[in-house]
Amino acid sequence: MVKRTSLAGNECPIARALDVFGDWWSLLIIRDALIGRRRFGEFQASLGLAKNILATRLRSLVERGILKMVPASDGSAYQEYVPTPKGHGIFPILVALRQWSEEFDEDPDEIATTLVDREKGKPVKKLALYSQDGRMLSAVDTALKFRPTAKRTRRASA
Amino acid sequence: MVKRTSLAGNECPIARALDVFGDWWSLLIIRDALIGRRRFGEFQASLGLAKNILATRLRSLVERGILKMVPASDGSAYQEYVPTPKGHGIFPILVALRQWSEEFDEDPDEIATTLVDREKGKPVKKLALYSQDGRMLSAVDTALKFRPTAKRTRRASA
DNA sequence: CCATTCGGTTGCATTATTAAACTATGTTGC
DNA sequence: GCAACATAGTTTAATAATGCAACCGAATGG
Repeated sequence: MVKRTSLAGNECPIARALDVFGDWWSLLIIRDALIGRRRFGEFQASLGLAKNILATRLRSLVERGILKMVPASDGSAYQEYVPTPKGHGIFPILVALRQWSEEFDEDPDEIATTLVDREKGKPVKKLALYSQDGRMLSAVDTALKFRPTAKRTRRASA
Repeated sequence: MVKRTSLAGNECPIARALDVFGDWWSLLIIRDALIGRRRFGEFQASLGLAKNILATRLRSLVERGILKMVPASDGSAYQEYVPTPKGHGIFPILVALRQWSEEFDEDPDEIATTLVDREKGKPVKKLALYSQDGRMLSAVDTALKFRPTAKRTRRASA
């Protein structure tokens, strides 16, 4: 009854996303999945989290359509966890998180990797937000507009 | 000793960002702060979280340089929490989360708001990743390159 | 076969979250 | 100036989530 308050059904799309993968480990599991890790043991070794936690997270991510289970690619009887299109859609979020650390981290020397374009090997550009007519937008150039069609549910939120 | 494993000192910039605001509430507090909410009571009313949790989160976000406390703008003796530049830098992450929900949510009708450019009132474009020479990149067009200068710390991670 | 790896589950201790009550200032109406 | 209320928290106690280690069955490897 006093369980962690769910963000599902919230009107804010940010809260809705966090409801799916806003916990301590899910995004890191998704990160691993997007760079090609797919076996239970791979995730566990890479992340160093408890196996029961990993099991519940993987189950949740499969339930919510971020990952899917497929027969192992090496012909063994085991299963693999691979990202769905919905899972691949999380890539820009990971890029945004990465770029924030690259720009604002106190100890950038501790960051081990750079995201580069595979073809040229050069660092990618910063993600940027544009208007439909091509102007680059910062936060103050934007506003939130209420959608008239939205069926209200719980909290106003944003 | 068995406390939640810290992600600080991790080599992965994504993990480092999550160490700062990767919990259940911080990003929502930051979202609120970026749309102009600044008083303790405003956050509490908007988010509906327990006041002790809000207090610890605000303290943490101030410590980590995401928010800063300033005298209240209305001349009262109270304080306000306002985003620092480091806090404003989180905006693209929120946009990425929003756009993911807009694209993949099962119940998009429950989403109350759209992000528009203030000048024209039109929805913003999708965040996109570009190479330095202007090619649009998807996840498979990118790679992770190890930075030779990085001083290794703990886990390989990514 | 037999030992080992893989992919979990179970039980227990610790930590985090929650709601509610309480407190200390600050503000407002009179 | 003072009672009443608002603000911004802290404290307390209950419940839920997390972490760790031990276990377990199926799959694999030799």
